[in-house]
Amino acid sequence: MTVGTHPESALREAGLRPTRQRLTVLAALGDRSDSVTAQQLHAELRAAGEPVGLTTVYRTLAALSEAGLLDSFEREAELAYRLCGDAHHHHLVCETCNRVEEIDAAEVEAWVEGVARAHGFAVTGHRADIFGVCSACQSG
Amino acid sequence: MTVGTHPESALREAGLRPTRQRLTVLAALGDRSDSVTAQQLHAELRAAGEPVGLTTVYRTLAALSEAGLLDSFEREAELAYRLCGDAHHHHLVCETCNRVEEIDAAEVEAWVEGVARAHGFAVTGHRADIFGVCSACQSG
DNA sequence: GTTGTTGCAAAGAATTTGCAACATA
DNA sequence: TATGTTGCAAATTCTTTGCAACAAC
Repeated sequence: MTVGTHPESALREAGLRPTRQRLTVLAALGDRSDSVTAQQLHAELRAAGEPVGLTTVYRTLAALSEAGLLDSFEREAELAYRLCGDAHHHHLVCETCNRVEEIDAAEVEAWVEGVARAHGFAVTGHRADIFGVCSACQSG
Repeated sequence: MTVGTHPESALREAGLRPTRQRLTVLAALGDRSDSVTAQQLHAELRAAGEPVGLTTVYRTLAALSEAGLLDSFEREAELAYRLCGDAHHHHLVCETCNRVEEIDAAEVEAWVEGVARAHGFAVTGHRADIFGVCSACQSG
């Protein structure tokens, strides 16, 4: 089940009440394939006439991320978020349009395990992202 | 040639004057194997009786990073830096002591190229880091 | 009714900028 | 001397918190 199809249930399962603001944020995230920061999203919701407070956007993104409904990663020292599926994955990020493609990375998972074992590390997480310019932006 | 052995030359080659402050910053970075933020480093230099302004620490870290002498990555929405060698590499970061080990990652480079090509991306960069708890911190 | 949520205003923290004094070449 | 660098103070920006009104259960 993806977040997009049953946003209310997804919130409920996360122990979060499905308020207007949270549904608005989820809907906005579902409409886009790029990532956004709290500031960006708040400005856009404002512009679209959706009354949601900045504080609420911050708290909502943090809560949804905590619940595993969002992916978060960092862009110039700001946190950016986007909806994510269930499986663990990695990102291909266009630096021009901020669009994010999820990529499967079985190879990377294997690499992570091997390296960590070799160094005696107990793995708690990893990150593997590729940055570049997507084909559309190269043309434009 | 590593930065550690000839800090002055390294600065000069980067088009930066080897000032006392910059040498102090480089020396401090050379003394440690973990990563630091501008705020941290400034506090430590202060405590050590080295008079370097916070603004200068920010500007110096940014300049050195820009020049490729430092690696930068993000820790809880703050930029952290550390000296880096010449080759491209990846990190194994201990979340307890912040120590960073550089790891070779030929596999990852190959993976990056393959994925990017498949998606029509022009690669500008990538990042692959592993987080965990090092063996020393597991014992302690 | 009880408890979680919202949003304003204020506080806090990180970072950047203006600019005059200073150091390096 | 000419130009790059420093550092203070002030301004900016991002984020969090206190708290009273409000919505969901």
